[in-house]
Amino acid sequence: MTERAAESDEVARPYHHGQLREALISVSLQLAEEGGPEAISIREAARRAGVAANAAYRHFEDLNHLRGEVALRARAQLRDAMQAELDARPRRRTEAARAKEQLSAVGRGYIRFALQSPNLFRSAWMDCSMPDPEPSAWSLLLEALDGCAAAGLIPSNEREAASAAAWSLVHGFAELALRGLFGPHDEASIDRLGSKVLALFLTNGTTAGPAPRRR
Amino acid sequence: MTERAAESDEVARPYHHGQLREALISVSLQLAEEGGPEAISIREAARRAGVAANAAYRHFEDLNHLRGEVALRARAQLRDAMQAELDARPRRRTEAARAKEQLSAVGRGYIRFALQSPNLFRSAWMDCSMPDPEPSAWSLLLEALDGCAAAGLIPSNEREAASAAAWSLVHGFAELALRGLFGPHDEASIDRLGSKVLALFLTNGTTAGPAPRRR
DNA sequence: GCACAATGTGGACAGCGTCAACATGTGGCT
DNA sequence: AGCCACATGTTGACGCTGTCCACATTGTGC
Repeated sequence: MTERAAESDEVARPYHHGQLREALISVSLQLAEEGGPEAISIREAARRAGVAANAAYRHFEDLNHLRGEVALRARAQLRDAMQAELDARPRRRTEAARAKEQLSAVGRGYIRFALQSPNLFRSAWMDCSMPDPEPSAWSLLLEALDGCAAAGLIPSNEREAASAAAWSLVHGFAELALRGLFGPHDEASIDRLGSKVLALFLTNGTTAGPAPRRR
Repeated sequence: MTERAAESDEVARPYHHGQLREALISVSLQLAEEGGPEAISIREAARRAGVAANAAYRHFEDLNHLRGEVALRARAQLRDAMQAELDARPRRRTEAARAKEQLSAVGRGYIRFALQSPNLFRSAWMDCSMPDPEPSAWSLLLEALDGCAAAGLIPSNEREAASAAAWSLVHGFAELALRGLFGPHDEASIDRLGSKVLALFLTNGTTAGPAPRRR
């Protein structure tokens, strides 16, 4: 069969596929998007990539390693969503207002991504053993916190705790909202609640700053 | 085989087991404890209960319903851990200090349970479709927040956001710590970080209160 | 005592992850 | 060019899983 059936209307799949690893990851990402993290399966991924199931084992040690790779992609999408929110944020005059807006935008991006792509969001935390390429979702958040610290919104001796708190707050809110534990809210009202929670954190974090201007 | 081997040294299992549903749940809880939520399996549970796999289907519609029941038990244990922390908390003089201590104890209980029984904690959130019997973990937290509101630590118009924030903070911290995302910390230092985060939240919530004494 | 409902058993099927053996295309060496 | 080693893909098998079906057994209401 060295002679390829060039006149077939099907796109002739090359001898060795060539991009199988990449194809398996992206197809698995789709699976995760459609059915959540548990929907990822070596056999189904291989099927969709048009290849025998065991071919996958030439590229991934086992299912968990494939999952890890998918988690990485999902986190990258999360990071992009956060970055988009950063890019779209209104510009503020004072350094403090700017820092707050930055932190708020990061949080908004995180929460909105979780609510708009719940399956991907859940998949993002399947396996955290692989380091994200920079800038990671966390680095965006830490950067925003750096801004707040520089603006004097966070006492420097509480930096570590403040980072952990901001991160926890945003992640926890996303998780709980996703599970519907905040009660039967529609999407818009959850978004509003999220903004309020973020505002609460930011207002409280501003004991050192000037009285916050309620816009 | 209607004649039972009564003289066998094995304890003769009765004809119909009698408590199979209960046995399956508690055995599945053990499975979850040992290997996390995914370790729960109808066949293994039935095996450990000394019964054929399909017997389980007389008591649970499918695997997910069994899982839901296990999640309920896990949440009950979480609640007990929180209650224990509440019972052990030091008594304060002023209403405000009491309210803060109560909220802090609830948060501590939550976080410590998550860190000490990670598999159970993860199992607790497998399926939130069944309502918990009162007092639930949440009701403990909401009660504590009521106390804070009554003590004037939370502006009443921010009650909903404050609840969501407290809940998110505690849950998020537990999740992230569990995944080791706060870096390579030993258990004690994570516990310290958790306390700091809680303190930060409480201090910020206490703009009306006296300066917090660092112990 | 007898029919019926509740409960437990056994066998089967498809799907899964994974292993071992084999086939095929690719690149490097002489 | 020819050849050989290696990387990659295929086939078949094994044991595990959830779940369906038909059947056996036990407890209960008349």
